[in-house]
Amino acid sequence: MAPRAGLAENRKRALIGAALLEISERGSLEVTVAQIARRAGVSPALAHHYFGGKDDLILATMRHLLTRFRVDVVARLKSAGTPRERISAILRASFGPEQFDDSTVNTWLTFYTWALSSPGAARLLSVYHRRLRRNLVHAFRDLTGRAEAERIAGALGAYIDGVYLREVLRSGPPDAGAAVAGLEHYVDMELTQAENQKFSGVGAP
Amino acid sequence: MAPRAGLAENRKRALIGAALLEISERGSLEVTVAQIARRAGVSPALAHHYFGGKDDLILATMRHLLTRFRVDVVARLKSAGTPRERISAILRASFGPEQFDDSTVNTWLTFYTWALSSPGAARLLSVYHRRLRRNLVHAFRDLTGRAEAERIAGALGAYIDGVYLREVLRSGPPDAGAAVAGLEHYVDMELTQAENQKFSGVGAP
DNA sequence: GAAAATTGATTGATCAGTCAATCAATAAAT
DNA sequence: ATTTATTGATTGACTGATCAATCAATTTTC
Repeated sequence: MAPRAGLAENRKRALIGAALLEISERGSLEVTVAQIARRAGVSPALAHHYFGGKDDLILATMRHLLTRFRVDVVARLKSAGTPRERISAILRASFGPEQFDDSTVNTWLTFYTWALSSPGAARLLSVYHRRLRRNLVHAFRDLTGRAEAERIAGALGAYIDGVYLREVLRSGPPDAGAAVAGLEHYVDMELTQAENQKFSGVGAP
Repeated sequence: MAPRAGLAENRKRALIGAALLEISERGSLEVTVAQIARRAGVSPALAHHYFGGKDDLILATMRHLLTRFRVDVVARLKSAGTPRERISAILRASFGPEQFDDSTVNTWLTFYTWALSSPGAARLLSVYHRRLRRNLVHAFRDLTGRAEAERIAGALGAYIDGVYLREVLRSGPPDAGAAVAGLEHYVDMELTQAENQKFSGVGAP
């Protein structure tokens, strides 16, 4: 390569970071490429040069959030010993300080809406859904059996997303503790019930 | 008034209906006044004449959805005898055919996102939240006591919203039965637990 | 004929995307 | 160690299109 190595990556990172800030501040994707570029300290034309178009820049921004979340989940799962701890790890990752702040939550919601009209965005969100579901099913399976694990994973995923959705309308800082407490309570109820059913002979062989 | 009475109301209704269709089809608020007006069979200028501006037209559309939902809930609550039936009535209203179709769900999500940047939209959504919460707390109170009712109403509200949110990414027609079944299951678990706690002496006097 | 309804034409502003032209860093050649 | 060639980085200026909003003029209704 001829010019400085790594410059391009730095610029891309700066543009993605700027996009993240602009989107969360405006609360919508109605941000101009010029605003994002100005914030990143470059010209609007450069954003097109690196990303091809506005949509591609925003998709890259979405991918960035998704990656950050995945890394967070994986790290927390590593230090989880039991299946029950794995469940808690996933919940704590979902509402950890990196994911559950106003800015990030707003941006997620914006992406959800965008998925209504952007196949690319829809695809990325379904990646998130599948990953979350897979992690949850895996953790629940040993505790409840396969079928129940599937059912609970679906319900818990929806519940998590719902808590996120409601956060956008709350005023004041997010209360991650309360959010996790509610979800843990739900998990405990499901597990208690699964345990009871086992003793009444409805469990797996 | 001089010209035909009720004409204005008809026009407004037609414009709101057209806005509803356009928004759900595009999956965003990036619809032009011209598109909405054409669908309603009038000129774009008339939309401004009646509503003042695009935002006001969309707010009116939102209010329309909100009213439709309220009417549905009230009707179903009337034929509910017990508190437990009241809970089911609210759930069945939330996922009844009028509320839980692709078009309506998409539109709700669009409004949620709009609330990030429109105080008017945020206000309307918080009206919905308060009403739902009030109805749920009222139904649960006799079964679980005040404090638990508040907690459960919050959790159930989030869970409901989450199911809506996930519906927008599903393909195929909405499965209201499955949605309600999951929520009823959650309610039953909470009520079972409340019952058990009563017998272990942690209930109300 | 007065009041409301309705429209066509227009305006002013906003943006995404394009392009031709420089700039700067490195590699290659001597 | 210079010089030169190469290539990515970067920009400013421009364009074509889109749209909300306005308003003066016309039609409809009573």
